[in-house]
Amino acid sequence: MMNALPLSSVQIQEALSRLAYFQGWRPDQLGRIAIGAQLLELPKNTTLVHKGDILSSLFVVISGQVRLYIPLPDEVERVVTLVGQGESFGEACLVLNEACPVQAITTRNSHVVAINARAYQNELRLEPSQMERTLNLVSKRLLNTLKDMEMCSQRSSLQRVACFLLQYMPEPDSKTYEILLPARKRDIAAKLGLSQETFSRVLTFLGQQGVIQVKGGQISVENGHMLSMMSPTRCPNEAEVV
Amino acid sequence: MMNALPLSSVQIQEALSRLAYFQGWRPDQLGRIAIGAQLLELPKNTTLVHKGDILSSLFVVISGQVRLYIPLPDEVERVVTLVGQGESFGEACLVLNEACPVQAITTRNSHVVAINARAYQNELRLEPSQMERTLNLVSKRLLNTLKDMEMCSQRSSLQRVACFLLQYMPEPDSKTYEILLPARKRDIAAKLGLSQETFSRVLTFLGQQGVIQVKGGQISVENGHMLSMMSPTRCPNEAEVV
DNA sequence: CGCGACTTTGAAGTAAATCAATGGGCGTGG
DNA sequence: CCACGCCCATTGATTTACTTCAAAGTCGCG
Repeated sequence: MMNALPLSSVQIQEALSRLAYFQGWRPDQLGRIAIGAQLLELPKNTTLVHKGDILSSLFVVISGQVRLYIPLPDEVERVVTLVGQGESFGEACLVLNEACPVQAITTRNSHVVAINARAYQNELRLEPSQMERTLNLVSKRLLNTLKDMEMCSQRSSLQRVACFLLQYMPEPDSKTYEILLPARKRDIAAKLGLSQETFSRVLTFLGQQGVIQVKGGQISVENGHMLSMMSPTRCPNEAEVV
Repeated sequence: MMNALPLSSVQIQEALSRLAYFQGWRPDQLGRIAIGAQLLELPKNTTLVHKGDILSSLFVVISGQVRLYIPLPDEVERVVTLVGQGESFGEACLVLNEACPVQAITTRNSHVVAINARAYQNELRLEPSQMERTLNLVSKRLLNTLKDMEMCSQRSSLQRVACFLLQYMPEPDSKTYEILLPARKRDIAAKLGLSQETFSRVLTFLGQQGVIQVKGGQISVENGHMLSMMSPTRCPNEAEVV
């Protein structure tokens, strides 16, 4: 099912060097990383990692997309992230050598580079600048996860969806803008902690209100201000109580 | 309201050197960190950081406790973490120089060291080993946050509470063990994404079932196995569908 | 002993999940 | 090129678990 393309480590190195993820790495570093790295060709719906696995690789998505999620009862999922082209996952687990807290599966036919965990760990230790990059990356991921948490903590489905749509606002207070949903609506819903039915209903409602316009996975926000009104992203207005 | 104790940087350094957080730091490093560091004496319910602030310090809790939370409408909170004695917060924000995604407030009279952001950042850059420690720390925090997310994604309140109680299990499959709740029940509830009423009702229910026994903030788990049954912490049982 | 903060308990209302069936888009194959 | 089938989204009807509101009860502390 999952297929390792038969590339020499030189070819892999060549491929890696073109990835944004590896910009700033020296050839000798890339060379060491490339050894034991594999370029995987994965059909849609291939499970890359099971929840609880100890990772033996770092994964970088070359093409396609990988969905990270927490499995819940009754085939229900809680989507954590959609890992797109040029993005990676697994750093935190590898650093700590801990079990992976999520399941990873391709959402479509994809190409993924699997980098040997040891090689990666060694390289980090050898090169402080990569350590720093990784710290930045993991920090970003933590902050993103907190943003998601905030989104999911909104009580009403309307607020959650508004929050979600506002994330894509290109600049503060834009009136109108376009969004191309990065995945199936059911997966977006699962990221918002909603059922796909509820998500659909909210989109319909927002459409009726003239706040957005929906054409498949293409959403155009017609009234960004209205959206902001709906999402009580609470800013600092606290009276210090004595 | 918040009070900086008038300590010399030598005294601060002395204090820092006794913290677990700074074990492994050399005296010269501590010395540099101590300059511009402050030991704060904070009454209960003192806000240390507002959501959206750019942090000018790293915070280490010496005594007491700090609650990190996302403010929601109607004075409702979503608790992210309870930072206890010897723990810290702010690393990820400082590394990225980004706005703080949470509000920080003391849950009781506390002592907190505020370490100058610049000093901290410089020290990280100077010393790869500290960079590595920080990477480990932030990674742990990311994984913890994902664990919380998993807990909160459980559909029923019963499952969420079971999940929560199971976290404190000292070793896998313990039958009985004791828990001292680290905060007010309302804050625990807010961490589970539940109202305090629901949390209370679930605890009562579990008490009636003989699964736990509750005495104030002291909970003794009588039947860990039952708890596990209730929490569908889904493990890998997936048939690869063709 | 009495006050304030926190929790518990009860009753009612509601939003979202669930169940079920229809509808639309797209690729495959005839 | 059309037709079928599959996957995904939508829509409707129903149920239920949780929030909310309100009030009483506990605990610790001055």
